[in-house]
Amino acid sequence: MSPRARKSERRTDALSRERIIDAAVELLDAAGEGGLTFRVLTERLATGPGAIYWHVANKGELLDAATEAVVASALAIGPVEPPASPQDGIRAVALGLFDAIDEHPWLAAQLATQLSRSPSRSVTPRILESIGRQVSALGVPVSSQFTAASALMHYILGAAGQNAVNGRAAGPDVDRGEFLDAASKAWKELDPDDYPFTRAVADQMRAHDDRAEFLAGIALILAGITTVHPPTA
Amino acid sequence: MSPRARKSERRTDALSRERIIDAAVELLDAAGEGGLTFRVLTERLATGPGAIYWHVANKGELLDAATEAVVASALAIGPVEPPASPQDGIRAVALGLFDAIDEHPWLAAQLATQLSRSPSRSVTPRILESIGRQVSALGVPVSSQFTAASALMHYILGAAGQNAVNGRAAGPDVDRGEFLDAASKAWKELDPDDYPFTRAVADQMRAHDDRAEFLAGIALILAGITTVHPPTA
DNA sequence: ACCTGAACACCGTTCAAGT
DNA sequence: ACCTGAACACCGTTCAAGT
Repeated sequence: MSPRARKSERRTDALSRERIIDAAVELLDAAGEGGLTFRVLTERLATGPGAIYWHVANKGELLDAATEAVVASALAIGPVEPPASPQDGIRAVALGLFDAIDEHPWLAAQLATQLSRSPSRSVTPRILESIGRQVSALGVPVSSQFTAASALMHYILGAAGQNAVNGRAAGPDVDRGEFLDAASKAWKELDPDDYPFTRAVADQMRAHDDRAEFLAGIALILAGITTVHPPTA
Repeated sequence: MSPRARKSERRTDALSRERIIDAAVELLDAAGEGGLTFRVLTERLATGPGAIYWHVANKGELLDAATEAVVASALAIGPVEPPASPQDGIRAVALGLFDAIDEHPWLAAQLATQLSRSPSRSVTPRILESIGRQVSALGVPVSSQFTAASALMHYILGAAGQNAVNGRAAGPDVDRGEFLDAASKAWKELDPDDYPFTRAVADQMRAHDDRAEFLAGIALILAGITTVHPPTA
């Protein structure tokens, strides 16, 4: 019963890097990047700023750590059991990231900007690895694997990022349907001479299903990969 | 010679929304998003903050305006003469944005985050229009044009954004070659069990040419589009 | 109509001091 | 080793006042 004897018990109220990161993710989820503040973080954790700086170098590192934690858990979901096909594997990875960004919209800016800010501790290798293994299994020649995997990764980050914006468009209180209606309407009111295409697809934009559209883009790239690099089976 | 008589002359020292935006772009180019401050902006323009707020609602609007200005000029370069083929047109648009983000790295985060923040005044339609026209010329059926154009746009934004990070990685004083060397080295030191793919492509990553790699991704997507939607010629 | 500049609330970060 | 909390420099924004 001495303090030393129950070393393995959790001191639930102790501050730790992990608890700080968890709280940071919560704040980011609740109010976006602007919602993560050392003031509210200290309040939430019932400490002073100095305590946080003991565990974390600065706000940038905290954001990186939060990003890494969320991405890691997003990519850990799929690979528990091997996919039926490389294509399925790629779709699983893609949807994992898509859903993560949908749940944590602040991830979009984070991934677009901080990615590989520093070579190590970056989240890029983790994503590239998950995609690359499937690309390799697809039979793409080694010399083209980096290109193919990168293309998929860039599409995923670009698309999911875009979607995060559509999701929480102008604050959490704006309905998604209303937002798409407004956007579609705005597109239709563009100058016919300058924007013939955009006006023409305004209806498709309003009617589209995010996930399906996202997967259709993946399918397009997969078709390109297998066309340029036909399986040698 | 009365003030009214030379109404058409430029008062070069007068403040205007345009001059503010120009100065903002300069500051962003010089020091990234952190470099754009109302303090240094007022100093540069020799005014007070109130003067700027007279022309611009807030910092967000200023960032949007800067983004719009840069994107507009980037997309205006290509379409002067019609491209030899739709594929060439798509490559021109893609490279225009790629180069713009390369020149103005802060654009990456801006495009990833602010894109279509508000339906109107957004820069999305401008990009989608430029791509969509070429997709339409490619013979893609109307019902799939939005999907194809979106896929291209998402890839372009994702890839160019990633590239912006690689370009100015850890500050302007870090050499690009050094950075790639360090990243490649770090990739090779990853755990062999967890990162077989990333380790295997570390050399390709270091050796790759950004523009060529970017265009190879475009080629992959174009191949996918023409495979899924073969021209009816 | 357009600009000035002091003032406000808030931010990330530091650091001497405690335990 | 870990935490406290006052303090610092800086930020975006406002607004009464000038012209």
